[in-house]
Amino acid sequence: MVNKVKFEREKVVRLASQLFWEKGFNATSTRDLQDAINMRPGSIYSAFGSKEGLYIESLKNYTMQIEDQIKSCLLASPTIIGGLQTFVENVIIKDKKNAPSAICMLVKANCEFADEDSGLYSLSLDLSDKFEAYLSDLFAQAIAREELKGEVSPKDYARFFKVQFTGLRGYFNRPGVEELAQPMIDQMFKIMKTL
Amino acid sequence: MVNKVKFEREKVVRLASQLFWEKGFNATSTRDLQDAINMRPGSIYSAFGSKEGLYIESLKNYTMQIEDQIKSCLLASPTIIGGLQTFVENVIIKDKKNAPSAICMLVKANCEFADEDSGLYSLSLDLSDKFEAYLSDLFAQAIAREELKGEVSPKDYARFFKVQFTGLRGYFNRPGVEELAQPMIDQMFKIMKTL
DNA sequence: TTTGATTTTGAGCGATTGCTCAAGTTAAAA
DNA sequence: TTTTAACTTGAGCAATCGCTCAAAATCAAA
Repeated sequence: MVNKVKFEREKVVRLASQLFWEKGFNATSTRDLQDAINMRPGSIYSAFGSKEGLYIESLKNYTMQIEDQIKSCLLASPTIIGGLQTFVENVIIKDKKNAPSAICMLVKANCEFADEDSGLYSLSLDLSDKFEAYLSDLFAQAIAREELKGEVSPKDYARFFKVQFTGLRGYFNRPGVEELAQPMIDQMFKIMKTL
Repeated sequence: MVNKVKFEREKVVRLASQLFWEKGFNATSTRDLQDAINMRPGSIYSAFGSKEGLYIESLKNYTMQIEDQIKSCLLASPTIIGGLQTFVENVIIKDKKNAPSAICMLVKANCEFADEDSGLYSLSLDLSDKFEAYLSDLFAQAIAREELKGEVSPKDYARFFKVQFTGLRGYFNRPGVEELAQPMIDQMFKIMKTL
C-alpha cells in the first residue's frame, strides 16, 4: 500500500446517519451529504458506491448505536426492566433536544420506502427483526429473573414494547407535550408488568 | 362564466391522495401525479397552485375520509368503544390489502417533514390535533354512556388510543404478521377498559 | 529523492425535477 | 352563427439531482 484513506469511516457514517435520520433518504441531496461529512463526490462514491450505499451503512450504524445505548442502560441498572425504562426515558425525554428526530430512523425508513421490492425497504425490515429478536432475548432474561410473569412469551413482550415505544415516539414528535412523556412511559411499564 | 372546469375536484384529490399516501411527498413526481389524476401541468397548477397545494388538499381529504370511516363504524355499532374497535380492525386487518400503506398518511407526513418551520409539518400537526380532539369528544361520550370508567380524562383516552393505533399500524406495515393483528387489537381495547 | 499506486478533488454530464406559458380547445352568452 | 372568457394542452425552461472521471495531491516503498 502506498497511501491510506484519510477520513475516519465510522465518524463519517455517524455524520451521514444524523442527516439521513433528520431529513430522510429522498430529501437528503448528495450536496447536503458532501457538506455534512466534508467529502467530495469522488471520495464518497469510491468509499460507499452510491448514495444508497452510504444510507445502508448509516442505517446499520444507527441500529447498532441503539443497541449500544440499551446495553449501557442495562449495565447501569440492577434490573432488565429498569434498564429498559431508563433507555425509553433517555430516548423520549433526555435526548429529545439533541436528536435529529423524535422518531426512530428505522420507522422513518419503513415509512419512506413504500416499494416492497426495494432493497431499502427489506433492509428496514431486516434490521427491525434483529432489534425485535434482541428485545426478545432481554425479555427472556427478565422472565428468568422473575422480573416479569412468564405467562406471556418473550416475543409477545418484545412486540408490545415495540408498539408502545414506536407509538410514544411518534406522539412526542411535536412541541408542547413534553410534560406528558414521563406519565405515559410510567403507564407503559405499569401495563407491561400486568400482561 | 363561459366555460367550466371539466375535472371532478373531489375525485382528483382522492386519486392524488392515494399516490401521496403510498409514496410520500418527495418521492412523488409531478409526472407521476399527471398520470394518476389524468391532468396536464397547466390544469394542475391552475387548480391547485403547486405540488404542495395539491398535497395539502390531499392530506385534508385523507383526514376527512378517516373521520367519515369512524362515523360509519359508530352508526353500525351499539357502543362507541365497539364502533372504535371495528374501525381499528377495519383499518389494520380488512383494508390492509387495498390501502396504499398500512401507515397513517398523517404519520407519514409527520415523519417526512423534518423542518419545523415547514408549512407541511405544521399542517400535519394541525390535522393530528383536530383528530385527537375528535377522539376526545368520542371518549367523553363513551364515559357519559358509562362504557368507560371516568377516572381517566377523555383527552388521556384519546392520547392512549392514538399511541396504540399508530404503534400497531407501524408494526403491521410488513408482510407475515397478519395473524397477530386481532389478538393485539383485542389486547389494546382490553387494556383501555382497565385504565 | 524518486517512484508510482492510491486517494482526493471538483468541474461538469445526462437525467429528472417543479413549473410556465403561448397556443389550442371548449361552450355559455350575445 | 359569432364572440370571448375560461379551460386544457404539452413543449420546454431553469434548477437540481445522482454521479463520473481526468487531473492534482498524497505518502509508503525503493
